[in-house]
Amino acid sequence: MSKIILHIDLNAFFVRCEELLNPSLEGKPVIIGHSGRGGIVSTCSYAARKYGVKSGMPTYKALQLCKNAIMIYGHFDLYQKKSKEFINFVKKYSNIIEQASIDECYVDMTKVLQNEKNPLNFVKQMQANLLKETGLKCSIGIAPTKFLAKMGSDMKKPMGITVIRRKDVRKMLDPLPIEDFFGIGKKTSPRLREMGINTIGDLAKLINSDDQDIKRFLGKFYFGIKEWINGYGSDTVDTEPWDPKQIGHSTTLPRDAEDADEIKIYLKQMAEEVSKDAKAENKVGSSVQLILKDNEFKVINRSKRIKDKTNEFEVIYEEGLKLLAANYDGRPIRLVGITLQNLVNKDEIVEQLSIFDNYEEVKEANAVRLLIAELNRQIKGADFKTAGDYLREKKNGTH
DNA sequence: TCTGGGGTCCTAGGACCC
DNA sequence: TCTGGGGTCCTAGGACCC
Repeated sequence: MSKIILHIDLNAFFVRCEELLNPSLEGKPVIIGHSGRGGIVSTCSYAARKYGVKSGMPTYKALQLCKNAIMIYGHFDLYQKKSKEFINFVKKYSNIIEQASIDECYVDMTKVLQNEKNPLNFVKQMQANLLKETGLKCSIGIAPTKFLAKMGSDMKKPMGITVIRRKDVRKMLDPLPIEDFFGIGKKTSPRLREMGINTIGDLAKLINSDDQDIKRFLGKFYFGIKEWINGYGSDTVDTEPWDPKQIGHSTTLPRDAEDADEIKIYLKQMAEEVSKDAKAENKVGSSVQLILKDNEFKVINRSKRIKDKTNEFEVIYEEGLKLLAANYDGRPIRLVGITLQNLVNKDEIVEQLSIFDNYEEVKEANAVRLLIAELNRQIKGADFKTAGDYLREKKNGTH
């Protein structure tokens, strides 16, 4: 039996939070974003959108389009708090919930809605209750898969509800421009258009006719897209809480830096932030990545495995400095960032074999352990019984 | 027009081991 | 001494999303 998956997307979420803080903003053209160097629009109110302002647009451009716009830098703590309210609200209906970002989630409502006489009305009531209880507005997609629910929530904004049944997939998806397909972005869509694929329907026709060119072009994505576009694919709402795999910070410099000393100032600040956040999350990482973006927007990523998992500022910064020294060629740098990768929970680290001083020795000891086991099987009376014995003897010069 | 900062996942080549 | 093939880890880069 098909599941009933909801995708709930909060409308102009950051702006809505600001309106709740300051009701006089309601109905006005509000822009959330940084106005500094390279500042872009994070999100904006529907009134601002009427002037052509869009997410991702440079703020100076947005202010040209909409001269009386109200610029707000943004209160991120407030957004986090309202986001939690949103999730807690949804949990009252179903515990099978997956938070996809700060302002959207998937919910498995199969059990709740399967015996409901009028499920659409039920969801409408849910939407109204969210507004009443939290002040937040949302759009909802209802479908048998996560992909279709996501596509649905995007179709009517604000305060829309869109049902996509599997039998309606062709009718509802095919007319949409190819850019609307979740997962096809600004690099892939122009190439698809070059191939004569302008709508989701064009893509579906090619895929379902077993066209080999499109199969080759899409690579591994082909099989997933084939399911999605025909109304199949994942309907499993992942209830695991978010568990970061990397924590990073980056910043665009007030002006391009042209020497390593200047870069180090920002690198240090970013490393401090990373350490602070990693400690707050109780995470330690075993790889440090340096990110530099030059004045031509070329991004250079350099990462290095480190010996011991850490979240200490000194170690992170030190590794960043090493990567900088090894890779910086003196060109003007626009952005500096550092990321701690391969994160694990601090308490989950298996205690290191403390008698070994470093990783090489651990590796060597493991190899030796296997050898000893084999020797013990074959010969009686071996000189040493464990890898530790071997290393100790080696250190003492007796081996 | 001129492009932030936070992430995730995928690919591909080379090193290394068996 | 030269050889194959498979698996895993590391690293760099790219696409995408909000």
